Amino acid sequence: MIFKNISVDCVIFGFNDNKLNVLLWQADPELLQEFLTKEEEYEQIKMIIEENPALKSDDFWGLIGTHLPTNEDLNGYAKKILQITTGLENVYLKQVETFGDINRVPFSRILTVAYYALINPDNHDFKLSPLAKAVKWFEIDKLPNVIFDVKEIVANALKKLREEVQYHPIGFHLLPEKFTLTQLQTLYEVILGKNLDTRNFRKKIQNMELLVDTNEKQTNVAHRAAKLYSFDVNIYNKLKKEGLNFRI
Amino acid sequence: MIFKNISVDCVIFGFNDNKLNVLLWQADPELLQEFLTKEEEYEQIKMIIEENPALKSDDFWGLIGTHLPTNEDLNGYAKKILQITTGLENVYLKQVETFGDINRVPFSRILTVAYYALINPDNHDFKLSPLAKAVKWFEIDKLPNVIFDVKEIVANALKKLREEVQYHPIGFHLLPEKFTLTQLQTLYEVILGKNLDTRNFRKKIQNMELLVDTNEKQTNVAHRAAKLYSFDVNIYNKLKKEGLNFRI
DNA sequence: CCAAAAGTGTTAGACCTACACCCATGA
DNA sequence: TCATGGGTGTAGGTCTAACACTTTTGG
Repeated sequence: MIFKNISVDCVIFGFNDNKLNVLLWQADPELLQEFLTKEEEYEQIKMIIEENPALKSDDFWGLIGTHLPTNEDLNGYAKKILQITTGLENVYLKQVETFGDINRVPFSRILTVAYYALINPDNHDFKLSPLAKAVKWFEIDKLPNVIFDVKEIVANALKKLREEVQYHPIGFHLLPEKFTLTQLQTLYEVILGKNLDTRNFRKKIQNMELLVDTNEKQTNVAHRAAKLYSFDVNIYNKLKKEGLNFRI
Repeated sequence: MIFKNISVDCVIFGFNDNKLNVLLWQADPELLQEFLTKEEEYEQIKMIIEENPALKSDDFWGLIGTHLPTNEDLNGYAKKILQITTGLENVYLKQVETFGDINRVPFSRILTVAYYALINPDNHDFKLSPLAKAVKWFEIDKLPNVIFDVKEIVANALKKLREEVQYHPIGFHLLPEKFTLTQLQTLYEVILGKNLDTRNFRKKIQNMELLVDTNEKQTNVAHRAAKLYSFDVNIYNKLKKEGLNFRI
């Protein structure tokens, strides 16, 4: 059984090509139906889909998510959605906010509990999602046509990410395991939407003692090869708990 | 009509007697019924009450809130609950998190969208609430017996308040319109759970230029009378938007 | 040898911490 | 005149902001 009036949606952030991106999909109603309703009625969702042509259109995109099953914990189900769609466990996931205006979804009343996730796109194969007609990355400031209030949800998730990143060392989840300082700096630049001074940035990061020199370097680059770093899990956990000042 | 599976609850914080307190109530099932169900079924709520003796007990307390009506915006309804119970509009109110574990409420599946509110108890008359058998302030670390997962909700709201207060000038909502620097310092001390250095605290606050000297003083105190301050709404709004560093 | 990005140090000012005494008031 | 809490300044250390040139690599 599912709750007709509650959905769980994930704003999945990824950092590709030096841009901050969001993963959106077009769910396939028939596959969705199969996934959701082995045991029960599908009428409400069908109605929503019938009433909102955008849901069937190839021009409109939505957040990855579904209605909440009655026998699933809320947070646990958000995690499950991510596992199914990205193929990965242990993704950084955080509840953003619950959206519940009366008219946010036409022709029906649905509350959406929104989450954001940070993933490193290198590690994921999005072809995996068994429920999607299409799945695609979009630059955060070049969203396509979206259904319902997805723009607002993404905007609020981004706002939350921006706040979070200033006080907790979560940006790293968006990077590959080994990364250069320039990548890290660019990541913070796109999240915060401003340019940072390279020398000051490096000093600040290195004072945190969060980074571990892997003794490796980039290869096949047409310029001086940058050192690759990973980060220290112990210090990461400490900073995550205590907070840090990353107002840069 | 109400949603049987969604409730909206407020963790109302107040600062009295130099303590941080939470307002809890014992709802009166019959009055609640009247308030909620002019038009509709009450069966589910009745069932919940029947199945959970704590709800009728005089020993157990709950968060102020009710089920969400189908014709109310989520955030708007939280505001309305506050208006009804505190008699005041324009209370500082913020969504905390949605709680949705399967077993958080025995014998039924209810998601709770939790909010926290900051009020200045001087301004409120809690006798007003038309739905309560009893309403009472409890010190944050001396909660009574509570129903369901109220302890966890309060703990998370407090955690959020603690974070928030470090980066936004929201503490002022807990104080009377005119307050002394010592009151302000004590407020931060109880929220953050640590002692602060008076001289450094005052310097920091005064550098923000948020405070306005009212040119008034305490009266009838058996010691040097403290100056009374209020705060500057323009600077408040600016700091609220831009954030501030209040890690003290 | 050229283009492209990596990498590095210093200085001036702001901010933070730690710390101890006198002041004003009512009882 | 006493008890109580209000109110203040300084020095040393740390953090921040601004700023330009040399190094390494592949093509």
